[in-house]
Amino acid sequence: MSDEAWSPPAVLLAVDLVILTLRDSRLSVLLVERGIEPHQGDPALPGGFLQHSCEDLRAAAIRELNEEAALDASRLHLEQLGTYGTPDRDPRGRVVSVAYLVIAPALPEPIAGTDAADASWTPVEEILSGDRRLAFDHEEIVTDGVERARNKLEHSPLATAFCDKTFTISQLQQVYEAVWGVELDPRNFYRKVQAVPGFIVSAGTERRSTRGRPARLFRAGSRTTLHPPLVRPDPPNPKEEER
Amino acid sequence: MSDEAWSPPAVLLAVDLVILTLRDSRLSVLLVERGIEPHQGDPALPGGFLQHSCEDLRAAAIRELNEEAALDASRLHLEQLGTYGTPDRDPRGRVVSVAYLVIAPALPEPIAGTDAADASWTPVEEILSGDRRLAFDHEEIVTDGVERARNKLEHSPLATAFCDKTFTISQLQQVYEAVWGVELDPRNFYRKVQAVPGFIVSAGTERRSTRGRPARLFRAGSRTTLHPPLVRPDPPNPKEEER
DNA sequence: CCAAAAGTGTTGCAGATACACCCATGT
DNA sequence: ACATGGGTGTATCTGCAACACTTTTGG
Repeated sequence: MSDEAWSPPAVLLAVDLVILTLRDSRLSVLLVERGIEPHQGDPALPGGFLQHSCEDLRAAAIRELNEEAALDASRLHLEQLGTYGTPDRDPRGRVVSVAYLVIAPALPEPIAGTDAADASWTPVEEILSGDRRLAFDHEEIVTDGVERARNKLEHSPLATAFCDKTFTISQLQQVYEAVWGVELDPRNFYRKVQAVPGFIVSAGTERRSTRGRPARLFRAGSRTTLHPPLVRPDPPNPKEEER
Repeated sequence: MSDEAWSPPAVLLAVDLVILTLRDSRLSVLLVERGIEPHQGDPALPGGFLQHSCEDLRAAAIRELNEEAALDASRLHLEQLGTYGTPDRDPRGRVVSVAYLVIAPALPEPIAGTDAADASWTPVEEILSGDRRLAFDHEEIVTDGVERARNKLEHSPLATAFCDKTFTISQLQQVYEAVWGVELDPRNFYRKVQAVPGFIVSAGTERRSTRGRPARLFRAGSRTTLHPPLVRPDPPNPKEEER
């Protein structure tokens, strides 16, 4: 089982980014058009290889965020999503990819920027439904990222990462509605989020002008876990099963 | 930013295992004593390098499970936990490690087996409290694994992976009590788990003999998510915080 | 004044806790 | 008989969904 002189095989390590945001009330992910083979011309997640052999994984994710999406990592939520290493996932050879999940507030327009003038926001629904195919195993990675985001809304203040530094409660509600794909009662939502200590904190007495009564502004609080959680309503039919 | 002839750096890829089980009502993790430098003689997680450059990650985890722990992967719960790639985590050079979480039912004794006659179960409390130091960043990996297990008990049937193929409800309760470190009311627990469709299904009318009334036996059901969830009681003081 | 959005009060129901109680077996 | 653990019934508590209602703004 163990040879005398054996040395472990090396692999190429890549970092891919699932960058989620809200664009006109729809959960969207940033895609870039691949400029080179393989999968040239296909939409794919932003990402790339480790730059040098001692680059930290998270640092590499932050670097790609700047290069490919022209986004500033400080201010954004960034967490490791998972590692994808099926042997045949890249035709060039053995490439193992560490995926990161990034949550960004709504931004002006695509992204005037650097490497990726071809970057574009795509509603995740198009990908989850299979209408739009991505390069490599990136569809699976997006699916996992969306799933992670949906679950974390319940137990963490992740939703605030979709908002600007200050936000109204109804803006926060729109995040939950878009990510979960449900409708919520604004009156109950209003009290529910305020009942969670440390979730949101009042941000002065400022007001923004729309039609109707002006709303109070809030900032994200310091809490990292939500007690009690914001429970997601059962969507369809949780029928009785085997016992 | 992009050189003409540049090729991405290769790294060494390892797989580490956090194998959790219950031993006399305590949540425990399998550790092996390192036989070689670095950290020779220190306790560490079972694991090792990818064997050949096209070995699948999950397959490598299963192989290590056999070699180092003499455990049969079919029958055990195994899921990816996370990837640890701090540049200086291994003094031999750049090693990135993909950690897997394994849940095993209580087993006879340490592990008569192969490579690892020196394998031993250690209560996780000794590690979380900092009393026992592990090689590399393995303390962090164990912490993350325990955290993952604690959270998944609420929303998935993970607890059944700690039990034998058939089990009584009070055995299942002991899993929750040991992993969460709380006490639960057996009568309410009894009905709560039965109220979740597809969580556990009755396994014949068999009975096991102890003192007291014999209990019914159950098997794990087909459900992968629990509706409603088994909520963990608040442990300490969720005091009011900033608003 | 009216429409629209923010914010408050109240009620009824569902699920959970706490605990009294009954059941089946070993010694 | 009685100790021990399995299992059931039920009163009470609590949180939440539902929705009527008030407040504050723009047009």
